[in-house]
Amino acid sequence: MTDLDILAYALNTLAKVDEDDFALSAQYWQRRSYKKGEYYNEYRNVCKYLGFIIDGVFRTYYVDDNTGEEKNVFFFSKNQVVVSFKSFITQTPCNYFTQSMVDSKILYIHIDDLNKLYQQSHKWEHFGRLIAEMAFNVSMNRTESFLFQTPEQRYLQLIEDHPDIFNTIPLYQISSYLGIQGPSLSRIRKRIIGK
Amino acid sequence: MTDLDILAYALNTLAKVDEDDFALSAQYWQRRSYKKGEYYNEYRNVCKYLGFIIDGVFRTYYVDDNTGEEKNVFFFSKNQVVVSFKSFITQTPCNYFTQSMVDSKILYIHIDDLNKLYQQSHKWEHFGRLIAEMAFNVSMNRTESFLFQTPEQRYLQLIEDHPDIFNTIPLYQISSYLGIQGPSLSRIRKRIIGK
DNA sequence: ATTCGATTTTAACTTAGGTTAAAATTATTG
DNA sequence: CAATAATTTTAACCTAAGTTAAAATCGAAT
Repeated sequence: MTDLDILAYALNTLAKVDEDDFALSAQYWQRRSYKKGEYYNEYRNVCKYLGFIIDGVFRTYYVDDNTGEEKNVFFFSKNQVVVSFKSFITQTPCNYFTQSMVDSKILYIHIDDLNKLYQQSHKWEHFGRLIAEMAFNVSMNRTESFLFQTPEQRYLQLIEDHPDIFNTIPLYQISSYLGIQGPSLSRIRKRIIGK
Repeated sequence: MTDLDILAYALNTLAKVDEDDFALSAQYWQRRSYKKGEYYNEYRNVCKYLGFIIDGVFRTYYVDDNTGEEKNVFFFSKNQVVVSFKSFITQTPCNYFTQSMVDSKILYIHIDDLNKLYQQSHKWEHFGRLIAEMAFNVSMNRTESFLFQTPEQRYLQLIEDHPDIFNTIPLYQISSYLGIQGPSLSRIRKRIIGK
């Protein structure tokens, strides 16, 4: 399967984008590779692209004004969209950095081209809605995890949801994602072993 | 101004729904009043309506399986949409209760009618996308507040964003929304006075 | 295999929220 | 206005995360 086939399949699953619909978009998709550490989008830049991860992992993080500490907001991995949702959706400057955590490969489309597709076809407008809905679900799951779960529960949940990530990225990135400090994650891990 | 005028104005501001667009929808909007404590949507029900609050306040809350404790996820107030986003968007059973916290009055539209509008008009499909985007922003702000702010900072932020709510609803509802216990909010309030 | 750097854990101490129950305050209503 | 209910604060004690720095471990590269 080519990269475009993988994408076409994913879009069909996600938004019932069929062959003809996808054909409309084929000219717009571009390919790019990221070395570990390279940025998909940076602070204060408007996110103009919607990416689809062929391979790799990205993180979106916020830099605390006071402490300079980095806090991971989202992880994105293989066969998922990578985008700075709010910035992309509203075309306003981004508060975050989105960075490749390993060597990665994506297909991406420019917002202007996506808007052309929205104009051209109801199906693509529908896709646009689904992107926003997906963004919502991702954020909502995160909100719920903070509101309903302890850090320990969030950690166990993350293992369940993304066992893959743990082989790839360092634990201090995980603790940042969980909203706790490194030593706290160590203590949690120690506690869990005893269970 | 009639209720419908208020709604038309809000939709125009939100999604550039003009007079003709709105006229398409006019037949579908219905009116309803809620006594304090009545439910907009209950746990396990699919949320089939999108509401617009003419007057009043609603809360969406989750009941903890283990403790039976209620945790407030969202507040909705005057001139805002009230809806159980995820359930409405995906038409799946809701994990939450959405309840009127004071006597309230809304206009609402059925999902089937909204879908008719999506079919009929690009502008309404656009509106559908904006609803999802708005849902995302609401949730994202909430995620960020948990990830970047202490309970004290969240409390101060809520005062700034919704000074109105504090006259209307009890503090224990606020503490639930902030993700802390009653006594903690009391301590925070005491701490703040000394500043 | 050894060294250097990165990552993870540990330790010791501090801070703040959780828990439970009682007291104080505020609202409501007969 | 008194009584009752609802809400908020306080107290006392517990638990877990924050903080800082040092130690231990792991990995990559020479």
